[in-house]
Amino acid sequence: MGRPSQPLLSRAIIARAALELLNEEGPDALKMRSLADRLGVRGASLYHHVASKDDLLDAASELLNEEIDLGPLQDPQWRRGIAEYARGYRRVYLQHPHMIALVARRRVEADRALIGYDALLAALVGAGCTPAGAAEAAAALDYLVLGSALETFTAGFTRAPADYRPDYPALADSLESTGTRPGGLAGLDDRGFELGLRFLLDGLAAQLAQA
Amino acid sequence: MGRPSQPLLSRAIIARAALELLNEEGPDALKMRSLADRLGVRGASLYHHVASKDDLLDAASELLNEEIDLGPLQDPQWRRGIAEYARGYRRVYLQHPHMIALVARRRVEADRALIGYDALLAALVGAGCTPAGAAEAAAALDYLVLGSALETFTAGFTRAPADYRPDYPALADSLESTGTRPGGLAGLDDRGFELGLRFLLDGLAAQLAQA
DNA sequence: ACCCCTTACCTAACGCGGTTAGATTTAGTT
DNA sequence: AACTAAATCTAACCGCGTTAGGTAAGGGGT
Repeated sequence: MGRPSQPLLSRAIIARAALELLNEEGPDALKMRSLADRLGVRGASLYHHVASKDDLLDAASELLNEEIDLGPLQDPQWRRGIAEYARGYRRVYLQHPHMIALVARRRVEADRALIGYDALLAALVGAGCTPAGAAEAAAALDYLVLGSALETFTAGFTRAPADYRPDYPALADSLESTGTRPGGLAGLDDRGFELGLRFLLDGLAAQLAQA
Repeated sequence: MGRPSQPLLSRAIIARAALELLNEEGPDALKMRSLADRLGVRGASLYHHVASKDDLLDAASELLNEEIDLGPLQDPQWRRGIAEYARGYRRVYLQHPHMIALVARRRVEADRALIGYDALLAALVGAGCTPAGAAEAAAALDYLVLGSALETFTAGFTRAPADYRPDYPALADSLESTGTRPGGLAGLDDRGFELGLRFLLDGLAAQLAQA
């Protein structure tokens, strides 16, 4: 078997399949050979389109960056725009939570990622921030979004709330009481993020108002 | 060569060495054999003290958890206490930034981690939060801390600020202007975290005042 | 004091997974 | 029509996590 009449692979096709595999079977299942299987191809063939597994992760990361909707940042109401942008940003990573750990701590070189930061900073400056203040606010927002998508606070607590009571009473109280909220325990991550987002925007608004 | 007169290894010794190796040479350099080299031992010997590389990471994570100072949470001034706790928490992970990606998305079973959450929640309830409200605030705080320790916003931008200007003007403005701040570009991560922390505590204080 | 079992190291080697080399067939270009 | 480049293949290398089994030192029971 030699070259196929129709190409079977491309960098984007491979990256997309990698994201699917990652979501369905987790990071340990993301092997070059398994990925090739899923694409009906042999492992070595992937290397005609990606330089390495690391490069493959870069490609997947680029796909994710492209999914983030920058539109809200054009909203003339800066507060609403930034909130919607942050939610969309978070939503993309929540749908591919394993990617955060795989991609974090890399250089930001992808054009699309830089465009995103540029748009966010421009929106903040438009809202009245100084350029340096905008950088700080953007950093804080980034931390909140990525932290909340990475950690899924809730998922760490696997036992029934009451099981924690003997040794960790305050934790048990909080988990039990959280269970009665809309969304329940599973919604805690969302509500925690929304709380942080609201406070962040409140703080920003107050800072801008007094200036 | 058989059993040594004095034991050379222990779970804690291995975990500590793993943290050092991780810091000095990065995650890819953390190999069982390299780790053994550093300890003057052969790779297989490690398995008498840790069940697997994964278990080793758990052990290292436990060490980090123990380094987090819970003392500030006893501060009668809740705001100062929580801020100091959050800074200390972040400082620990900043000193071992690679651990975040390695350890995130695991179950929280370590006793010490549960004690930490319990203490934080108790402090928030002590400040006046409802148990469910405390959980949300704790989640938001956690996201900010881990996000800021994970991401090091700044480190992503490796080019000179001016190089970004043609395509990303707002980014270039912010980076240049940031360079003139105390701490400069390198301090942006700290200032972003402090900004988020301040706004979060402000929001919490406002919420408690009106209740 | 001796024996024996356990402990903590060793050497050797397996197997999986990322990666490379080189063959083969088709596409595109002159 | 011939030649080069491209896209897949098969085969194999090598590094790393892990396991099997050997060996010497500790330490408890008689």
